[in-house]
Amino acid sequence: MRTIVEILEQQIAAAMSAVTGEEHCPAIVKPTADPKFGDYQANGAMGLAKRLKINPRRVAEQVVAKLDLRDICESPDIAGPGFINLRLSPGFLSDRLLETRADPIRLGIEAVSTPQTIVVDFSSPNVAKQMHVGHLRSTIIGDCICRMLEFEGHRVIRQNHIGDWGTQFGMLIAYLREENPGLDEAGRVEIQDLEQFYRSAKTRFDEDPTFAETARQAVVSLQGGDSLSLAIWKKIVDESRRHYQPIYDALSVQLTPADERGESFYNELLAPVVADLLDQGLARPSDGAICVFPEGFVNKEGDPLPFIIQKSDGGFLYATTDLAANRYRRETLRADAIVYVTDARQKLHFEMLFHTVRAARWTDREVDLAHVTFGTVLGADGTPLKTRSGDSIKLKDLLDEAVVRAGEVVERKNPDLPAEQKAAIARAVGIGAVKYADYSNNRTSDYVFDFDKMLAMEGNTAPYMQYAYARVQSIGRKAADEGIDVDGDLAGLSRVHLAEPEELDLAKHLVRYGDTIKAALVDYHPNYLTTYLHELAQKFSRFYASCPVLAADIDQRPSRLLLCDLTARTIKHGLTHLLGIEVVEQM
RNA sequence: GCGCCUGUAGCUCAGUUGGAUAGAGCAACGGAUUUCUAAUCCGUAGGUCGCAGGUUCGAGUCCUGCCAGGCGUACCA
Repeated sequence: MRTIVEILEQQIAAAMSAVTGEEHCPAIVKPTADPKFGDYQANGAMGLAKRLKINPRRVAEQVVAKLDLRDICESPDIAGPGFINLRLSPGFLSDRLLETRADPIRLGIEAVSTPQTIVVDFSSPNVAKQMHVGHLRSTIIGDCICRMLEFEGHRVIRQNHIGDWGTQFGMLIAYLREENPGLDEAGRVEIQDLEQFYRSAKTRFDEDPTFAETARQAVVSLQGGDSLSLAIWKKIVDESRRHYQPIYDALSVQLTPADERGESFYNELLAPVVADLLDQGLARPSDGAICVFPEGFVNKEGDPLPFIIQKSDGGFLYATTDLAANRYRRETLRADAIVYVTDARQKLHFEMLFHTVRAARWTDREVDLAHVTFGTVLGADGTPLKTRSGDSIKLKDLLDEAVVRAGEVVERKNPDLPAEQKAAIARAVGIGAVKYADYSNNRTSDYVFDFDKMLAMEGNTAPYMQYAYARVQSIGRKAADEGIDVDGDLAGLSRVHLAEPEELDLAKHLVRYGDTIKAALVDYHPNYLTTYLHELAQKFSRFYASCPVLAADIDQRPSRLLLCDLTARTIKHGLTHLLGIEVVEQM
């Protein structure tokens, strides 16, 4: 099924064109601000009238006269300066709900007709250290973007641009060899605490000039391709992966080692990129470094701002790596679009990167480039979240604490459940709460991290959503206990009967799911999804409070069971499939 | 200095190419439980959308100026 907004948009736009003879007539259909105006409103007549300098109300009248929406709506109203108000007809609503029910996988939502290859660059931890709270947002927002795009039908290529190369590896290699003199024998090493390992190496580097020199030589030999150095480097990277892969798994983030294209991957491609940009005349030496000067960027003095691609000592920078990665993605991965999910502080870098790669013309076709930014996770004091001693908080510790806290709540609310089930609920609720809290904020703003708030049962939180889901599911269990044949009821349903306002309200919200996903995808805003899901859970709770399901009259019960079924499917799809947050059957 | 982001209820935040009387949650106050999970629901109260101009039928949204905070701005990522 095409979404309701798409159908209305297309029909009304066509009518607007027919009336005015204009080609481009956006109908601007959206849910109404207030239910008294109906279910959807089209605002396009006013803008069009303004463009043509004619009476907007008149345009709306002519458009409505031309429209035939009998299959979908009651007859449209015109209000105010030229709003077209639309109310879904009961028959249409009924059909939509039944069709949604008939497609349990996609909930009746069509995939795009022309799938694209979309590369999403996200997470990108520095492998020499444990993942910390600073990696949370890129990791989960990126994961959600991938899930939404895949659901839309696109071919998504995840790229985890891990920091697995660079000067710090000399230090780490030297330190590891010092700690494990027998390492040359290709034995397995275990780094119990990555953070401690990194710190110790750094301390040795800072305090011991001899060690520092060894470390510098290790960098040179590593970058020169020395096989022993490479072997040790690989051990460190493998060890690091052992630390961060479980975090991805705990977060239900769909990243695997196969998605890794770390900085090291591009090592051989850096020099050719610089040579190519020099050849094309896009880059030139400046103060000993090689720079591109993209148009329109100036520094403090008002001089052209350099995008430095090679240092005066010959070394490459992250600009170089990102250029090489961009080239690889367009030339080799054949990307139609590339999405970068990094914090907002890198905006300038990506603007310059995008200018440079567009000028470089490495591929004939246009590649759509997007930098999806996000704000900072703050502590209660309004500054970036840190431990009391000022260190960054390890993601593992943060998630562990969330699960422990969720476990305390479960224990308080439901002490009699089996221990294993309580633990599973605690994991789903704890991890879900952290993720949901992040998603429910506009990604562009900073937010204050607050366990109590995100784990609260009331409000726009994961527990509230999960509870709503568990309540729907309990109806199914209860039905089974009472010998009510839910599937039989639903199978016999040919017309959904919606009498109570709570039923109608819930039903009308259910049929908006596809449009919500589309809106969330426009600029990659997961909070559109959480807002929708929260409203859905609220509407369900109202329905639940005022409309008995199992005890309903036999002519009402199937329709109510259908509403329950679709609510559960939609919540589960949104939470689990698109946001990667687990639901639980009981809590 | 310049650029980017942010500024909306006591608090945390939404607000979808400019649309109707600016919404939600928390906190506060008042109510609802013989009924499918009360981890719920219903109601009340709470606003100069940072400030000042402008554009127009209409501005939280667009433009200009200003104020406050954050971030960035040549060889870290």
